[in-house]
Amino acid sequence: MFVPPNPAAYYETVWLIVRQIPPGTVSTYGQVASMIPPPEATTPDQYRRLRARWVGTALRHSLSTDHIPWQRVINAQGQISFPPGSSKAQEQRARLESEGVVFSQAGRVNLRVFGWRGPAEAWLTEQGLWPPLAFA
DNA sequence: CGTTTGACTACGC
DNA sequence: CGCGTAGCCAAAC
Repeated sequence: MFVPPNPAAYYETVWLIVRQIPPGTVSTYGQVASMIPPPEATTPDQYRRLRARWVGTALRHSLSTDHIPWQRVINAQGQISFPPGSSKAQEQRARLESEGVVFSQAGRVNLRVFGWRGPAEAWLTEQGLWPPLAFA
């Protein structure tokens, strides 16, 4: 079972997963978190709540690195998590719209339509991740 | 080295 | 729907 030995490794795993998100689709912090198995046995739901913030932290650290489609990760409510009107929020929205993602008048993305289904089970297995969590 | 701050989420009203 | 709340924990201060 995959266990992040340290925060840096955890971030690497987050980036690895985020790079799998296809253009024109979006994922959520919680969904990404749910694909990274916890050391202890918790339910995917518990784990999502526990670690979603780590995903945000990992993406923040990725901004300087680039090469990572950070714009494709939004919150569970389908909204951009940067402060509305901030330059980062505008950049994220612009990037997503250029990929074909549509925002409602309220500034939300319909996850039923644009939500990423997740990576193939085989891919998760290859990465040493715990398949059951990703689809729970 | 203690305190505050987040790119979070589920839940109750 | 929107708003407040508790739980979280690495980072930043």
